[in-house]
Amino acid sequence: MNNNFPYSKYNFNNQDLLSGLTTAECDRLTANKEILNFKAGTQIFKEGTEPKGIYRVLSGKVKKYTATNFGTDHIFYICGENEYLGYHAILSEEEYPDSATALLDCEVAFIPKNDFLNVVSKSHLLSQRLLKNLSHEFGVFLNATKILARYTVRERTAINLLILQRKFSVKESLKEIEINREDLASMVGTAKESLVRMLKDFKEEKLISTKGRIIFIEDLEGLVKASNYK
Amino acid sequence: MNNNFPYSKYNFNNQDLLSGLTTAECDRLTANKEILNFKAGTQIFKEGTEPKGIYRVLSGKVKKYTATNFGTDHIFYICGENEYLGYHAILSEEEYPDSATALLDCEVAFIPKNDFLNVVSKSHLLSQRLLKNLSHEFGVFLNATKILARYTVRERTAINLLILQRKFSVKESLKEIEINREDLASMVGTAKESLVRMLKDFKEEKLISTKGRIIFIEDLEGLVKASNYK
DNA sequence: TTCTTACATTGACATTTATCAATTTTATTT
DNA sequence: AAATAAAATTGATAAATGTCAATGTAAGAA
Repeated sequence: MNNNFPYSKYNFNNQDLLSGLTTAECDRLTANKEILNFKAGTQIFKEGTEPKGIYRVLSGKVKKYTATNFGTDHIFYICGENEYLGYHAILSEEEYPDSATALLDCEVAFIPKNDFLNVVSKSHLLSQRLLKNLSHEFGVFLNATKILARYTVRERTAINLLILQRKFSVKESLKEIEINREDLASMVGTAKESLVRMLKDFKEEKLISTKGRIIFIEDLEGLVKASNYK
Repeated sequence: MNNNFPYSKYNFNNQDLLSGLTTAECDRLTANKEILNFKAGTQIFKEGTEPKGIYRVLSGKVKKYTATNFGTDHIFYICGENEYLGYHAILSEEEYPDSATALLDCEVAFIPKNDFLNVVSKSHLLSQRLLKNLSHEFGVFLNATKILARYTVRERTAINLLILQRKFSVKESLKEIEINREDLASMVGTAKESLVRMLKDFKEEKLISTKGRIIFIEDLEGLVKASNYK
């Protein structure tokens, strides 16, 4: 399970943003907290709308994506358990720059905007932690843009399989990924058919196998090699 | 000069990060400030090294980029006057995730790490402003990844010319860009020869003209159309 | 289960983009 | 200005990727 692929370069939240706050701060944060459930495929928030609060994923997976004006999406991140959604738009005082949709059934905690902003403005710990996290995200995005700008579809496919393997391995079987081909293609930044052909190549090279839409990672090191990461 | 291209989606610093501080805060920030000069082509800091402080561009242009392990760079941003460099790595407590090199001769103000961190930790205004700015940058990067993932070389070339036109228009002639083809290709995320061919197409379509390496924007609206932005 | 629908896969082909090797142009040095 | 070096451009071609249409397969509904 260990290998030399730098997962931290692909993860937004390495630490729990809201942990370690004082009881009073926690109380203020959670005073109006709501637990929400989203079925797979349901949109949580939509690009271009006004943010109402932040969300913490309690269980399930959420895809974050932006839409082009010509009908294709780009999925730039999959959020797993204990990751947060929607804080950027609130802090930047702008509309949501992206959309979020449940990839699997989700349980999510919702904290209204004002409760969040209130604690941010009063908690030194929280604002420092947000600064640290947002600055870390800068590096994650840099890495993402470099990969999109300079790596081939084959390399990007391998990279995304490695990321997903790690994302899905937390609570489930270590080596299986369930994602539809359209979404995976949208992460890689390619056409669905090109993605399917790349998976076929990887199958022939014994790097993966599939059963239905489920992808099994068979050779982690082989995928790392295919990703051209050093 | 006005058109409907959304430049703010491409700009990291929309406001001056350090303006409006109290005199005491300013004094503490600038206590050990140094003014540095970098000749075009000189590296200011290097990916993977430890950050020593932050930089403010007083004049000139700086390119920010990351390197792949196979020898190509990706230039993800050009910094102009009054923009800041290097604060991400300091706030994230990580190594520089990117490199910075003077694109034109530059004058730069350097503020040592500890002076910056000191004021950040004590100034509510500054930390709030940083939070706002870093969150805005999230949207800028989202836009960048979407464009790299989903737009063609032609579209990306048009987009980058529009960005550069705006970047270079602040103090200089409104419509000319001076950048070498390798760097422009690196921004677009394509090969130098492909970039040159795209410029040739744009010349034939009267969207631009060139004289030596200088590119003149002849038809801003035509470029917006070519960028496929809506 | 059977039907129905959505999704995954394949094939054929077009288009886009990259690569390598000249050649021409521009910038720099003497 | 002439010589030299660096950068830009072009041509020929290969390789990668996208598109459209068809077919196969799996999952959910009746």
